[in-house]
Amino acid sequence: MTRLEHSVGPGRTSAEGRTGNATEQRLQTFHDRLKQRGLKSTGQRDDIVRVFFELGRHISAEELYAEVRKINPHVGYATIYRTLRLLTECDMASERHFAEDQARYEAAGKHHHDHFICESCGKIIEFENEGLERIQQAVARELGAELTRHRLELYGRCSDCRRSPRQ
Amino acid sequence: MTRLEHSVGPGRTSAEGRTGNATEQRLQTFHDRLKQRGLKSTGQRDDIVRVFFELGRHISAEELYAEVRKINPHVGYATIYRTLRLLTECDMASERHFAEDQARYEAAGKHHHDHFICESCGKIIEFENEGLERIQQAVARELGAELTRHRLELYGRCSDCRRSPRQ
DNA sequence: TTCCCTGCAAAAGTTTTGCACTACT
DNA sequence: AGTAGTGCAAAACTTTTGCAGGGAA
Repeated sequence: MTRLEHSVGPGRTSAEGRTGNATEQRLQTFHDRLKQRGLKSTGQRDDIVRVFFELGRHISAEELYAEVRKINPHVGYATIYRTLRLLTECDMASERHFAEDQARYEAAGKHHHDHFICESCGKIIEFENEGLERIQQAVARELGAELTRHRLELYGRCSDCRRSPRQ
Repeated sequence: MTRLEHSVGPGRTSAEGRTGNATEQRLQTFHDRLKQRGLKSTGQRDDIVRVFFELGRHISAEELYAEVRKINPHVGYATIYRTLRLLTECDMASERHFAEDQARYEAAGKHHHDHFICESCGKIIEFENEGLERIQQAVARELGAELTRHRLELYGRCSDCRRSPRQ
């Protein structure tokens, strides 16, 4: 019933080495969408986008900046923010505000999912549950409202943290 | 099945006139909890807390500051934030981050509820649905996780806005 | 050649903090 | 009297913007 999709620590770093095929494909999509809008592809944008998609999910601008600087120390903070906004406008990323003050960005995937956030280790688990979606639609119907999107976050202790005694 | 609780515009202002009994009762509770912690009651805190509970829900620090200044122009921004934090620590308010960057605070109520936010007029509707709660517990169980809290926000067009053609 | 893009630094917006003074208890 | 609270201003932090120079198309 509930489909588990990923299980990734928020600070996970895996950008060393080659960029995967999936990343190059998404980069191509990004180039296409830029061209559609009469915008340009640049080295900085490519670097940022590659790192963003390679790194995994739920990254903050600060983390992305630090990672991008490792491979291109010339890139400025403003370009990080501008590129993240561009990715969001191209529907290739989405901005999330979890509990903290700063925003996190996540690569836009195929299908919708929600998040479980472990309050102990910070791990973020994505899941999908049809029953939840159905009931939300029912709630909207009862309110006479039209639903365009939603946000659901579950907080608690993940199975790993429940097993280990401390931290 | 779904219980509707309130329907309040986010910028609603109803602080003129007397403070209600419910407010005075909550103020008393606040005093008690302060005393428990060895903290003091002050005129500024009382003013802020009264306005907060009278005003209704989902207020930002900025709005609260403006409202409090109307009845006590001496109060500073810092005291607003410090008192909101105090209310939160006393479990009498909770901090929410909706779509925007700034936080909104809401009076802590008896029972749990979630929010529908109209993207057209900004209205916030609170609702409660048992089925949703049940499925969330089921999801957590499947993950082997322990659920401590959750956040669910539905976004869309409310019934009023669907009826009226523009805005 | 034309604009878009970039980096830097400064600005903007929200929230926190240091400090001298005030006022609860 | 003693200690926590307050206002102010400055700091901290995240995100945005202005501008002069650089680069993609």
